[in-house]
Amino acid sequence: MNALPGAEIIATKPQYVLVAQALIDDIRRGHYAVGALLPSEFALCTQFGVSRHTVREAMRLLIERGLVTRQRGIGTTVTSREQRAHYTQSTASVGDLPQYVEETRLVTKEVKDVLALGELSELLACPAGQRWLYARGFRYVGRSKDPIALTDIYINAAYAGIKGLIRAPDVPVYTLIERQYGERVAEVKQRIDAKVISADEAKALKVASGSAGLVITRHYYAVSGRLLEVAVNLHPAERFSYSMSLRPAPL
Amino acid sequence: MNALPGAEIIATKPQYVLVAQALIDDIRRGHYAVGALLPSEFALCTQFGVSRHTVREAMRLLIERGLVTRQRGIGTTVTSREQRAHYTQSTASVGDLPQYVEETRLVTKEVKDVLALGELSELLACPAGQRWLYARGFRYVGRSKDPIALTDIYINAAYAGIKGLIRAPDVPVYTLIERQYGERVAEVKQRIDAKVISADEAKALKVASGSAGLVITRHYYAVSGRLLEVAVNLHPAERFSYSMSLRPAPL
DNA sequence: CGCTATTTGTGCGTATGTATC
DNA sequence: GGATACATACGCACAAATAGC
Repeated sequence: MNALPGAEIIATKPQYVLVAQALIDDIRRGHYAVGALLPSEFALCTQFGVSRHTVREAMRLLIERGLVTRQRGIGTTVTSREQRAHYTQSTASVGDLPQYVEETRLVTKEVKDVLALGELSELLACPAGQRWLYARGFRYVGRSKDPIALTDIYINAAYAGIKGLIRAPDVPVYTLIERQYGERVAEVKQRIDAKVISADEAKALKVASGSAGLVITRHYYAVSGRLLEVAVNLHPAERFSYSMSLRPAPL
Repeated sequence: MNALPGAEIIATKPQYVLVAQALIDDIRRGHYAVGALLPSEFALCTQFGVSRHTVREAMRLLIERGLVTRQRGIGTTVTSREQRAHYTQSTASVGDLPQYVEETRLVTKEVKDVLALGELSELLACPAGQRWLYARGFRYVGRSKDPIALTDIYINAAYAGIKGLIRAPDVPVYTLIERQYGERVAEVKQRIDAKVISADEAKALKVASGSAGLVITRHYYAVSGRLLEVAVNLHPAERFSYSMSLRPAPL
């Protein structure tokens, strides 16, 4: 603000930012592979010559960027090398998905087993021919008769035991998996696209054919990195918008 | 996991979560008004009988939810009572907007003054008739000839001095304001919608008329809570998708 | 203008709790 | 049970930004 014109601002970064940068760099260079564990906090303390507190601050930055997940008793797992897909992305932390789900009702119309072939195997990031549990339904909010979303859910066959519970879930589907199998969701990768709603979908959603829709695709991962569930939600533009609050991040 | 069937899990929440809940509750009830300062960390320590460390952990949760912004030397300002707009929202923190902007180029086609009337005054959350600086342009990535976005930018008249710099900005527009006026961006509220691209827009963006587009609207706020800038980006669905990484949050 | 008080940011040390192996 | 690793929580000190005198 009061800097002299032309004066160079010497932005000495905090130590925890420097540590984070070094680790991010190592991950990007493949020094720590995706799925591998980072050194423990204690090890990083001695490696960088900083306190544990500083290492933990650095870890926060990696977590916020969706590069790692942590679990007590286990360690810090690298989950992404660098998520710079497509042209943009903004890593976000948090996301109280439960709140969203709690305020809406999922009504399942169909549940069956499917084989992942072609595009589907791509969506599910699995070899073609693998079996998944599939459910289609609508999501309603309050007592409204018009759904706010047409939902397709794919569940890893390893957790197909929740099949009977999907019909009328009063909790998010991923919590069914958590309860039944004790496999906790550590990370959710979400992608938002726009598309023109097809005739079939328009009819089901009770909107005009040719109108716009927001497609939100969520991949749910366990701490192990295993893909538990994929949900594809098609929201009519008139009934849905997605808002969030961002803040500037260090680093 | 090893819990006995039917055993009740006594989920004792950490103290910092309890403190955060109490504060969130106070904010929601209007005990702390939007724009007002929360008590200082030290005051909260004595109030809740916890250490400063615990208070700061609680503050992190409020920040993540976009409820407050903090500034050293000043304090903690309430920026939102509870942003439960529409049907869904997922408060997100972070968002390295700079990265996005750095990888793209904004080419401005038009810069002029406008009066906020009707819908525009609503978008800008200001009284009708107020003056704003307006710019329209295209955003390109790399050397591609097809733009990835049609951008409308509105700048608070108080910062209209950057008018000459908008033509060919090599940095995000909001950093122009930061540099020129020393007014830092503390929070960005972002909303994502889908819409069918109009004929005019389609022509400008070089896409088929009637195709889908993603509309990303960003409101930039200063620490004072003042609205600095509003940007509306229309992205063709074929050239753009928005992805992020979420993680489960406490509380 | 400099000085001081206030407030948040950074960083250290230590201890204990809890989950995993 | 014991070892390891992250989570929570206390304490302290100093730096940096701000506001007011």
